[in-house]
Formats: sequence, structure tokens, C-alpha cells
Amino acid sequence: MDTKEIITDNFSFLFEKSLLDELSEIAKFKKVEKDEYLMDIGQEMVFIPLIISGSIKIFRTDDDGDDYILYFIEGGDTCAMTLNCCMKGAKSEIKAVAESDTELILIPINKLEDWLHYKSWRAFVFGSYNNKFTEMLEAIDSLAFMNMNERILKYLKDKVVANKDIALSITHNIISMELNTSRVVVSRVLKKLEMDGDIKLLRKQIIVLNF
DNA sequence: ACATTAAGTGATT
DNA sequence: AATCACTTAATGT
Repeated sequence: MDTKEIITDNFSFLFEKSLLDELSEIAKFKKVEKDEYLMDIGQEMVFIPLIISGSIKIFRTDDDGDDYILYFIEGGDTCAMTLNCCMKGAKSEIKAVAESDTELILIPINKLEDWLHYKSWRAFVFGSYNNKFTEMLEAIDSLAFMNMNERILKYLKDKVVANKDIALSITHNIISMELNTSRVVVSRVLKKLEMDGDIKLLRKQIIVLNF
């Protein structure tokens, strides 16, 4: 399948014909494997990513190098931080890692402005912005106001959406790293969630029941 | 059979 | 909620 087909197949519901044509000309198709890095702090943003399938997780890193997960981006999504950064040609302030095997297309950042005369592009850009702003607020709530119990449950549910699967292959240790807490705490909280019937625990796997 | 890794738990701060 | 110290269970070689 060539880039043009991929673009028509996946984005014709989003963009008008003429924009699809321009996209096909310019966009680069890319495949990344699970856990592959797409972007790291300080790296210069050259492309706007557009997700076709799979999902990407976005982290904020603090001064000690500890990561906090902010949100997942999924099919049809783009990354609001890229949009934000490329407006000023800045460097990345976040880290992006593939949550699963992911297919995406890359658009050079200067196109962001060039295409603003397309109604569908404007709608897409501002829509994504809005979307991610909301998710950012949720991330703040999660860090500032939610207890561990709620944080972990939100994390699990977001992950189910990102992976389109209620069975998550993940260890307690990885969860603790992504939420920046300790493994022991995660294990205890998960045990409690299991008792409440929200999840089922298996070795290296969690099934989210209450969804 | 042995080592390694994941997960469970009580006690302490 | 975090840390320590220890146990138990599953998995790899």
C-alpha cells in the first residue's frame, strides 16, 4: 500500500480532497515498534505526527529524570505539544514513547501554518488542541488531587482505550515507574481494586473488568 | 535443581 | 504513601 492510499483510507473522513492530495505529496509514512522513542526532551520538533493505528504515550520528565505519564494519543490524534512547539520552532518539552506497535505519518511542521486556509485542517488543529488541553487538565487533577487508587484506575482505563483491549500486559513495576510511585504501593492498590471487582490480576497481566 | 523475576505482605516511618 | 525486609509464586536455563 502506498502513502497515498494509506492517507485516503485513514483521513478522508477528516480532510477535504485537495488537502488529502497535498498530504499524500508530503507526508512520510512511519512504523514504530512498542517502546520505541519518538521524541525526547530537548529534541527539536521537525514533524507533526498523525497517528494511523496503535498509540503513543506522552511523558513529562522532572529535574531528577523521573517520568510522569501525561496522556495517550491514539488513532486520528496528533500531539498538541508538537503543535504548540512548532508555532515557535521550539524544542520538545516532553517525551513520546510508542505504547504499542504504531503506524503514523509525519508532516513537516511548516505545513501547520500553510494549511490553515483549509477549513478541515483548522478544525483538526484546534480540535486536537482542545482535546489535549482537556487531557492535560485531567493529568493535573490526577497528580494534584487524586489519591493513588483513583490515579491507578484512571491510568488503567486510559490504557485500555489506547490499546483497545481490556487485557493489559504490564507489570506492577512498570506501572509504578510510569506513575512515579513505588511498586509496593501499586501492588497494594491493585489488590484492593481486585477485591472491589474492578480488575482481575494475573502474572504480568491485568484485566480491566469494570469499564 | 537452581536462579531470576514478579507479586504479596507486615511493620515502620 | 514510601520504604524495608522478607515470603511466595511463576518462569527461565
